[in-house]
Amino acid sequence: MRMNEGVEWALHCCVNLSWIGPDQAVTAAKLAAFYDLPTAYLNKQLQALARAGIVSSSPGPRGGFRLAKAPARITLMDVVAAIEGPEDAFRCTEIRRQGPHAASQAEDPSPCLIDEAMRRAELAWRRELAAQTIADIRGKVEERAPDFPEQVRDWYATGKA
Amino acid sequence: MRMNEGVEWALHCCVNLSWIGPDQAVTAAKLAAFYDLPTAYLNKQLQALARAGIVSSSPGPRGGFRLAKAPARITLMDVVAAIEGPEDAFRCTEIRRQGPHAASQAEDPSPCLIDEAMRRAELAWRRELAAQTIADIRGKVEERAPDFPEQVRDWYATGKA
DNA sequence: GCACAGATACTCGGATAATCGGTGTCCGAGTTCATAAGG
DNA sequence: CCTTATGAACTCGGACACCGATTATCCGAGTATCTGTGC
Repeated sequence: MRMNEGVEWALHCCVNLSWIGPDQAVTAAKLAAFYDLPTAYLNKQLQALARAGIVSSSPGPRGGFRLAKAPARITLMDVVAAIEGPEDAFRCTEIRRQGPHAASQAEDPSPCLIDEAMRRAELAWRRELAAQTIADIRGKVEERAPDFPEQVRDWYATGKA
Repeated sequence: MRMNEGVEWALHCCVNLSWIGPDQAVTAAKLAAFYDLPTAYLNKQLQALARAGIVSSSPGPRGGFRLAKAPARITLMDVVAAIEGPEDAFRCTEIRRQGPHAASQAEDPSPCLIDEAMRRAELAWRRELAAQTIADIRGKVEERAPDFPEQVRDWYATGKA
């Protein structure tokens, strides 16, 4: 079980976009260059964020991506769901209904208890993700490195470190 | 992000093995036939369980698999870790150390805050999995269908539903 | 000087290949049991 | 009749193909800007 690498990229990009602010758009190429990522592939992930309403995209010159909501309203769960899709990691295939006992179990309406247990665990995971926002991450970074946001803004504006 | 299908198989097999008891071994072929699963591939999953010390395996005639520990001492976390491996789903690749800012971040010993947040969520998931045992599942099934364990034992003994 | 039409350059967006892990399968090493010979 | 050596059948165990999803890439549709012309 491995999570898409795009999730990590998307989260970092969201934090960076929160420093840029919603007034100007940043191109996928710039966002990719910041971390030496493949531009076209990062673009694909940003499209997923746009479809989920996390960022908004503008075409043409001066176009690019910007946050579509306040950072405090974007949870990690939102970003993960946007990239990974809404489906659970564990998917019950109802094997209890297969094999020699299919007949005796076919009409049983009660849910698979193993599925229930796994869902309970994933729910806890989702809860924890939903409790953390992009603003939280940003705040903690600023606590540790107060002048980092300014450096980021400068780099995106001038292209020079 | 999709979990191995083998996890579902392994959990169901562990519950079944808990009904059989540790006195007799069950072959991978029998366990597979119970749910119409591919025998050789299920065998692969059972090997993983054996390496993790969850089941013990015996070769030769009258050989097979049996639970190596009391069902109350086998958590869902144990089974998931045995099949999926011990690594986290989210793996921080430290992209903050790449690109133009590599130099300024190279010596920063503080952990990646995004990685921390994701780990916190996975920890909650692990906690929930570790809180449920095979014995718990078995107990709930027996509550709902008191004569199901007997049916299972009979099928494994005679091969007839 | 100002408005406007055209061309241009730049951006996202979805459609298209390459690569890796998960899925599925196979045959060999090792062990147990049954058998038969010998004492 | 009991012991022992032999053979055979059965099991797990790891090594070998196959497939789908993730990763990576490319070119086209659309738009804001810039330029040049006419008034």
